[in-house]
Amino acid sequence: MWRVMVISSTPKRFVHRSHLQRSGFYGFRCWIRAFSGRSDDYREILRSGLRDIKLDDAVDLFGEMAKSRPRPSIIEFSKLLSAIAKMKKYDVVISLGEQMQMLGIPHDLYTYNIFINCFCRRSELSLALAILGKMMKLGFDPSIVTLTSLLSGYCHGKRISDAVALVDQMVEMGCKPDTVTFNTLIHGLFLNNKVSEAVALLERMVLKGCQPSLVTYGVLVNGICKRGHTDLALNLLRNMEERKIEAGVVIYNTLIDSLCKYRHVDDALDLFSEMETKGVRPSVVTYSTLISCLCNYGRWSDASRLLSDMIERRINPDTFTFNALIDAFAKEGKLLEAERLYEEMIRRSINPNTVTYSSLINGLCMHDRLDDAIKMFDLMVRKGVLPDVVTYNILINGFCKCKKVDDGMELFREMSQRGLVGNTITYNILIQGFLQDGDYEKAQKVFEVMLSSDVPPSVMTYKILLDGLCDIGKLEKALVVFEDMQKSGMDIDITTYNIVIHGMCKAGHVEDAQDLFCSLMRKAVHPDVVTYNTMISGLCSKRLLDEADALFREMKEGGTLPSSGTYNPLIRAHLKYGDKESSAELIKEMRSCGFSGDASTISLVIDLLYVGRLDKSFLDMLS
DNA sequence: ATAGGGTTAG
Repeated sequence: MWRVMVISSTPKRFVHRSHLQRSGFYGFRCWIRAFSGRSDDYREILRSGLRDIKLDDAVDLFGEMAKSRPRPSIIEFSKLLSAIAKMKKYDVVISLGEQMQMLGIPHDLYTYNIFINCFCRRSELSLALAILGKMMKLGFDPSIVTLTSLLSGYCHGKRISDAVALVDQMVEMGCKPDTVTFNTLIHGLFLNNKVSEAVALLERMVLKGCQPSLVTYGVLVNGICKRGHTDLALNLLRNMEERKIEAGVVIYNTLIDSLCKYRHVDDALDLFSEMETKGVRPSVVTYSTLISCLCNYGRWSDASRLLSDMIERRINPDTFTFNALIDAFAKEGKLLEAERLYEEMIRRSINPNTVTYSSLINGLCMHDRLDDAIKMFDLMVRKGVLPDVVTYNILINGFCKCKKVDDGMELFREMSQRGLVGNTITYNILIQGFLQDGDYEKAQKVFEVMLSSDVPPSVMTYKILLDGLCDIGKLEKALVVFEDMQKSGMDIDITTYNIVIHGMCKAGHVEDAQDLFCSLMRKAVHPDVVTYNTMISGLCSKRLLDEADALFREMKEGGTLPSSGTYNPLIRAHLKYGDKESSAELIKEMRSCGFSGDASTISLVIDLLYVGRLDKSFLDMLS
């Protein structure tokens, strides 16, 4: 069965036969070495560990072992096979297994497990199951390792229900799943976004008397948080408390990070104090996460309080902590402080890394200091810190923002010469740069290079193309891109529709915009405040005041809160084409919502005041 | 099992 199976499987495996044949040559080399008096005993190599062994040497070693008499034990063979499996050379392992079979070396539970694992990794589940059948016939009971291998096979083959069933079966058979089993299955569930199934699985296992390890809880909490279900993860924390399992610092860190990411900063701070009361000591990660979050929300004094707190408790700030601070300060335009922090880092012998410099360069670019950004880039190179794609993207974007797109392109070439490959964002930046420069041909060219280099365009790429084309008045071309996008089956979100609707209105095709707007309902895409604002100002530009008013009412009835950008165009239209009374009412409503007249509304009112069509009370009402 | 930098409509 073994032979039939191996021969009937993919021809790719024969590639590795030649590998085995070559081992004859290497074997010869060993002979020569033996004559020259050097001892190359396979036992010595096995004992000294196979961690860093090269594939060729491992195959060579196998040849030695096969020839050696008395024959090495099966344990020694399985050590070698598992080392090759760790290199992910599953074909070679399977090939060697076949060799052993032909040489009459019988397999044992361990080697069978290795083969099952290899077949599973190669998504050849049926072959894995065939081996399972064979080994059971020979009287080897599958161990937990065997079952966990199969489990990962099911998970990678997207056969999630089979995977869950297998674990249940294991429990029925009296085989307690261990941490690896749990983690494998939970990982598989997450790969398929089955968040609640993952939680349910753990609960069921607990009921059946299994005790998941802290790492398993950690894997679960992390996966749930990464998918945005922080509330579910918090429930899990409470469940752990009920079961008197103390969540470790890692679990708290994960939850705190998730709360921060989803803007629940104060909940994150509450959880931080809660972990203290529970006796879990925060780590540098806890502090770095919170400090970064607080800085990003502009809560500088809270952040600095935490920083002194951690230093006082001798939890030393590390590169992450400093990078979080430097990044936030640089973005805020506090570049002096950012550079002072950089110096402080060096004073404390914490090495600035690529991220540190990238943040500094980004801050300088954001605040129109391109020359200083270039200097910083040169400094990092001089210090031996290698720029990566992100660093280049930041600087290329800096060039584009300063209308030096050709220089940005030059930098892109330089980065390619240094062996770095541009990614989607790199191309997005360049395409946007050329479009904003009004150079449609070059933008088109970059887009073509992107496609031919197999860099996948993202929704963002299309949005940039759409926006850029609409902006330079090439609505027709934009609509072609829009069609391509629809055909490609991408998720087209409301922001994309907003760009197209805006483009149509700008080109004076307000009716087309209205049609597209109406089609949103059929596609179950909800217009947002920007959609309404764009449509309302489009209608206003065509003097369609009644329709604009109707849409304004529809918007409020549908629960979309108007913004300053809703009121101002509407007020201007009423001032120009409508009556004073409704203008005054709109202004009152806007003021009661906390908005005020923008620059163009105020300048319009001043103009109308000047020609005597309005009185001064309007100007007072506006702000 | 946890934390950091880049493109983003009116």
